[in-house]
Amino acid sequence: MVAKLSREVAAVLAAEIRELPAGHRLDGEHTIMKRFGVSRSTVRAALKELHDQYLVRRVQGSGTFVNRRIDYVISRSRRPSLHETIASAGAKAYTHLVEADLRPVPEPVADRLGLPARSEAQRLVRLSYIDDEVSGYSEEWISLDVCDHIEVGLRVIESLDQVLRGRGFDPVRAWCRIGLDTPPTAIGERLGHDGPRPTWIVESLTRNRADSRPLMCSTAWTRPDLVRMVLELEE
Amino acid sequence: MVAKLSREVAAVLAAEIRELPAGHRLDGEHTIMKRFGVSRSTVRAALKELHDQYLVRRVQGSGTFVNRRIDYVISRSRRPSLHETIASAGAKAYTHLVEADLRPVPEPVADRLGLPARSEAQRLVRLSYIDDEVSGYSEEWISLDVCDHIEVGLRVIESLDQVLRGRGFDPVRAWCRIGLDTPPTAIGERLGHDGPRPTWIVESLTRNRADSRPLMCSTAWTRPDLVRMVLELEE
DNA sequence: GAGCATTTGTCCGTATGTATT
DNA sequence: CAATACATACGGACAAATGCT
Repeated sequence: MVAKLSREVAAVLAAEIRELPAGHRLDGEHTIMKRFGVSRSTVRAALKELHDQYLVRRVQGSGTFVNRRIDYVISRSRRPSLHETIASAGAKAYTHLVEADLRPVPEPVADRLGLPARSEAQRLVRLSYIDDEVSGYSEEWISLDVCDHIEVGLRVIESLDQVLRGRGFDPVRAWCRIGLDTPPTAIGERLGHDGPRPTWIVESLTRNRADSRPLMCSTAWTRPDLVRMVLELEE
Repeated sequence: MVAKLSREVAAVLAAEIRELPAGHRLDGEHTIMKRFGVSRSTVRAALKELHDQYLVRRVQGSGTFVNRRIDYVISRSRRPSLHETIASAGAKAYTHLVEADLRPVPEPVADRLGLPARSEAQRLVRLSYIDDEVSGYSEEWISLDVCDHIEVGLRVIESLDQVLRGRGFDPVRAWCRIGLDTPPTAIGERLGHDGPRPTWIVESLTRNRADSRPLMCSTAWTRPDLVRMVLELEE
């Protein structure tokens, strides 16, 4: 064997994909088989490779489609929320409120929000969508001092950032930690993963610009095949 | 089909792996086949899954081994270089100087280092190793004002941070950008990837603490299966 | 160095399941 | 319901790397 067949097929397809618009449907496995004169398993190995590189999205019963990630830069100075970033990239962005309740804050959250241990705060669980595809799962904690029944505004406005702004705050990112980990299976399933896969995790604390008051503490899991995250530590 | 066979096998093996020490050799594919009563392709699918989760490392002709990633936290306040982080995690860390020369700086580097366009600077290309495994590829630019023939010290000390320190500087991370991308094929090959795979890329600028003088500008590619990066944006 | 057994890597063909259209 | 397309699983063959004799 001179070269790996499946890689050769993958390389040719990858080059073609670069010239195609996002969402374009590729040929079926059977067509690619005949085109390159290889077996179906080889074609599938090639497509798996492209999938691992986030170049294609595959849907059973439907086909294989060109995938494009959305760039999302996190830094202290950049204001836009992920929601706004998606929208300005020309994709459909919305969130779905899964849970909203009052409950005792876990210890690390209490520390960050500056709340006494075992006190209660508002907790929101939301799913983010990009073009009707689940892209993220987030849990957000907001102290009662800041505002209550924040979920009411959320059902209309979608972006927490905007809701807070509407209530007279100027939220800025005070602390943030980003990594790539495998989420708990419960969350992985919500994200549409058919198995544990490396996923972006962003923990962050938002403060009010004027008085440095803690506004919100959140943990967000985001699919790396849909979002290309960049974290910038500025001078 | 009630459940995905390969996932079931993967789940059982993953649980066992958590109890095993790093580097431990797993059973061969044939043994696992017999144990679960499944075909080899199913076993291989399961092991591929574990590999995608960075849980195992597979070596042709040798076996499948338990893999552990090294945690590396990047933030402004944390001083340790990756080299020191690896060493303090109990692994063998060293670098290999691949190239060292003087050449005109590319424009973005000149901007960051505060050098006039088309001026010359020292350029180092190094490969990092963790336990004799290639873990990273980096290109570093150091202006001639700071010091010359830095490669001489490097052959002995390994860590650029330490070399600069030995010359009276106190290097601090001034600017940094981290992302996950597929490296150019030339670099991917150096990293031992058999194909394009998502890889950490860290661009950074180091300054001297006392006078804020730019010391070094670097671009580093790091294998995510060996290093679990976390970037922290501090308050 | 040569030879051999072991182990993983690649590829093929086939059959069947499952989701979409 | 039928056709299409991707998903999973089986078994077999050979290639390539490793480790040991």
